[in-house]
Amino acid sequence: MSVITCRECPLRPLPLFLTHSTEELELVQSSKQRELRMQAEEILIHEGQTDAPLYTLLSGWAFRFKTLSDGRRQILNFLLAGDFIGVQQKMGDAAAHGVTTLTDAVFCVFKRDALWDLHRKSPSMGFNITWLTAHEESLVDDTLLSVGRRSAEERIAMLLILLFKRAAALQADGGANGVPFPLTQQHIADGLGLSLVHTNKTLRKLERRGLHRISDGRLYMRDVKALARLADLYGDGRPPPRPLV
Amino acid sequence: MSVITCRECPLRPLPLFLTHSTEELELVQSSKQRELRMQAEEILIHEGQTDAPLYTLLSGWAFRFKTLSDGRRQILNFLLAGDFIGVQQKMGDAAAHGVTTLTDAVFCVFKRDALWDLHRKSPSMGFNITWLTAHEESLVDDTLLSVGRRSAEERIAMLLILLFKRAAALQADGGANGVPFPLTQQHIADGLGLSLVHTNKTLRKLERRGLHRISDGRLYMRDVKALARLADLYGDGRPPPRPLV
DNA sequence: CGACGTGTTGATCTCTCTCAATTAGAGTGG
DNA sequence: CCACTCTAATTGAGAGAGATCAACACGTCG
Repeated sequence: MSVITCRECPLRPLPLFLTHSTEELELVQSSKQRELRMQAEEILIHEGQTDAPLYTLLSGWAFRFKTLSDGRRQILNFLLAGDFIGVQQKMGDAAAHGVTTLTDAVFCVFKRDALWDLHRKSPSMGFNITWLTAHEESLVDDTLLSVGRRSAEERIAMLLILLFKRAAALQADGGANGVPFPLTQQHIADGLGLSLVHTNKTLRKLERRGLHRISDGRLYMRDVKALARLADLYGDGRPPPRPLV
Repeated sequence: MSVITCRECPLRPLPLFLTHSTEELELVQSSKQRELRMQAEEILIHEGQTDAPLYTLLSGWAFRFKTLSDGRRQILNFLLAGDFIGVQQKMGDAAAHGVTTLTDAVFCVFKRDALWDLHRKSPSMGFNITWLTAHEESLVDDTLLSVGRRSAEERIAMLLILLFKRAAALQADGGANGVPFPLTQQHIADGLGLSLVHTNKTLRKLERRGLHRISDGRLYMRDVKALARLADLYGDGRPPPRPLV
């Protein structure tokens, strides 16, 4: 099987990657070590692993997570095509979180010091990396708000909306016929700080109310408005929270 | 009152800021617009505010937060001297979170496009910014693990340890005589996804057990080991979580 | 066909929330 | 100097969302 060059990278058409010159692509190309193909439910980075390289997720789904010593697991965020992996760990330091695939997936593997190389040789790519990192943080921020302050129903509504949006953005039809949804209920539970059983019950309740449907590994949105209302999701013109002065 | 130049910035002695040349400092200096002094409990950035500039926290404490429309608030993380503020918001975009001071505080205000300027003119500073951003994300990751999977006791133990470490690192005595602790119990509750009442009860329980003491706005650690055990905090030689399988 | 993973549902149990009331200190004004 | 007010901390009591325990259904797979 052939190696994909950055020039023909499937991610290029995405808005985020449009702006770079051919030279910059060559630069990225030069840091790329190889491609890595993994199956579903394989571990890409172990928690506490040192010297993990830098990755980019080319296709498939994965997630970052942390666990406590008795096995309780928290999924920090889900990774879709185009996401960066491994910027968090200071070089030479232990990874503070693990990464596991959800589906079969392809990763681009970069040298550990590609991060510095890119910054040095192309400030605009460096800037982009900062931005991507900051953006990922804002996803975690959103989840933290959910887990800390939303009820189970609200959390699930939120998760469905956000994952749907992200997945839909990667397909041509914009999600009109649903999007792939490879999470088990255990993953949802671990992503939202809920128990498996309660996740199931809540999910069924929303589904019975006709808000969404999950079947055969696909997610269909039935009533996005109702879900958004449930999640207290502003945006799309709704007013931001009123300052409580 | 005189304006502090970057050359004489109180943050320079911190490990993170040691490595930069005089020229780089001048560069930062050139992006600095002014200093901003605020009192305790003032809002630096409103949730949803557009075009907020970039800040650095020179002294004092602050926090980032998000709220739901009915007023439920989640504190995303606490900010101490040396922290960056505002990298998250895409330029020209609305701030996804608010920032409020906890104590009197001094901020350095930078031009909105200082971020790009720094990347362009000094890759090594750019790299540092990426790293700082990634590091802040890892703080949020930690909190998410707590809020999603730890019990109230465990969460509070964790918060006390982490805040103590950060605050202690900023003082000469390393926290031997306690550290300033300007949070009210409401702040702790909002940072950990707990109710005020339960936070109070849990805090008192730990205090009565002799694990810590908070008085007169200072935090004293009485039994860090016990707190660390409670929080299931590894590090300092304890083994990382065993891979399950 | 039995074993296993995932989803589903009912029945408790409990941790944490909500409601309510009290205390203590700091600040204000007469 | 003494009410009066406000905020933060504290404690008790009852309620509830979500956890835990237990079974069972269904499809896949060796």
